[in-house]
Amino acid sequence: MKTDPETKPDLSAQIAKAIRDAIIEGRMIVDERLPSEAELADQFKVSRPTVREALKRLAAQSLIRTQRGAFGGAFVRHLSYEEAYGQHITTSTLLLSMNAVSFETACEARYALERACAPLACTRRSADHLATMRAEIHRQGQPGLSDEAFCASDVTFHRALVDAANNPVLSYQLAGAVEAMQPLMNMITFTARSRETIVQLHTRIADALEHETPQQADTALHELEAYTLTLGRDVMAARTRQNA
Amino acid sequence: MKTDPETKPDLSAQIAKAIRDAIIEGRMIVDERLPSEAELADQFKVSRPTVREALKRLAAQSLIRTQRGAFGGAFVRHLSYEEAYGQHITTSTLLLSMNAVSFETACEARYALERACAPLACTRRSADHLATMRAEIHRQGQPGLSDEAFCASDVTFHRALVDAANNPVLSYQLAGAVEAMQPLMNMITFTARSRETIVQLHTRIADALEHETPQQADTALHELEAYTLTLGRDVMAARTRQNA
DNA sequence: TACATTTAATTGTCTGACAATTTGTTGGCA
DNA sequence: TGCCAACAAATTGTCAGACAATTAAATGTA
Repeated sequence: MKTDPETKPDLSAQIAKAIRDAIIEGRMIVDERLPSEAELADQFKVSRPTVREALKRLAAQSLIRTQRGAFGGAFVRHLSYEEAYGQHITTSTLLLSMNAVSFETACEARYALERACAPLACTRRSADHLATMRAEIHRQGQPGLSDEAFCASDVTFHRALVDAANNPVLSYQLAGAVEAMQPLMNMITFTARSRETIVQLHTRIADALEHETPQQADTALHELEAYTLTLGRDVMAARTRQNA
Repeated sequence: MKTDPETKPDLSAQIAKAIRDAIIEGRMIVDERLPSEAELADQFKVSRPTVREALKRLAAQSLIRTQRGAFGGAFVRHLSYEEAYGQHITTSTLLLSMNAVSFETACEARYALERACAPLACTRRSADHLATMRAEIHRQGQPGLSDEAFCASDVTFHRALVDAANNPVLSYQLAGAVEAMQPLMNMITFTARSRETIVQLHTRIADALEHETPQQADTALHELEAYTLTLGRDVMAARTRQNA
């Protein structure tokens, strides 16, 4: 592990990169212990605080974990789906908010991806997934529900749809798209009328999965996309009027 | 910005979380300057090295950037698509390799997502995207190409397909799926015979996009998935034999 | 005014120290 | 012998203070 001698960025960044590359390229395996901070400082010819900054960078990316005490130290971490989800969602959310992605674009992406899951979900959905979807549909029909709670339930419903495809890679990729859109969706006010329409479409989707009719799921998702889009446009239009 | 007084994790982690939350919840906007390290140390009642470790954590997540000199400091960073891509791909690649995702699962996810793009790509593809795809198809037909180069060209081709949908959110989500699979794909040896089959399928996909026939693109992608799967299975079978 | 110089603010790095935590070891005791 | 407590060692976590490097603003000068 060596640092490039002529590069400009911070020493701690260089060292972090050197170690990161070692992990990513498989030169260090899961649960392998890194040299102690003092040893790394010697190896890289820097002080311990600099090494520590590098290690904290890696910890922030969930690439290592540290343990105090004798025979403690930094260990290569096993990246779990849960943590990867978390990072992915954080990044996606920021990306959407900072880059002012339009509601249309986000919506289009989300439903395109969900439609990709539908055929798989039709063949693989478990009773559990169906039950979750039915339960959320029921909740969405309750009159006293706040907009936020309705939205959260919506996310749960759609995650169940995605998870029903029973493909962890798909679930991971889509978690970002669905959950990252929640802040955008939260801006929508769901009237009793619009909730009714959405519940009907959700019911059609759940039915399609239960009866294994992918074509109907596809159609319902198309309609839901179109409907969500009109709701979103109304909000945006109202907002524009307000600002003008 | 305050730290939870009763939590156990490192001070630097707590401080990083406090600042991260402020950024994610929009309490700090892009390009806003954070207090200097000395001020943060005062605010949080910790030493400067501890603050620095926290800031390095945030820098590792591309949430802030730092600038030296007078009126320098840490600034909330504008997260670009390119950086988000990079992080997403790194995480996805690690996830695939560490969790021993099967070739089948990864393949299924990848092509399901690509099929989701196809209809959009048919209506929106630019001359540029088509040209890229044709160029890569031509390259893939060259006899002297190494397996790695063939693979890289394959990735470029498929990224062009995804980008043709002209939806940055879709491109971002799929970059992980397509590029993260490259290490898995690299294990495959592409014979002249299999390359010919792939080139034919790629041609059909490009044709479908050019003629705006989404159904044909869908079919070709299904066939490509099935074919890739058989290639992958052969490799796995050979590998198993070798180990036995 | 235009340009060079100084100055102040800020991050980057180092040194050395001590606290906190965990593990292995040793010694005493039954 | 076998068990338990105290101790030693290794390692990360935190702190204080210092100096170097860098950069923008302020200042002085032609």
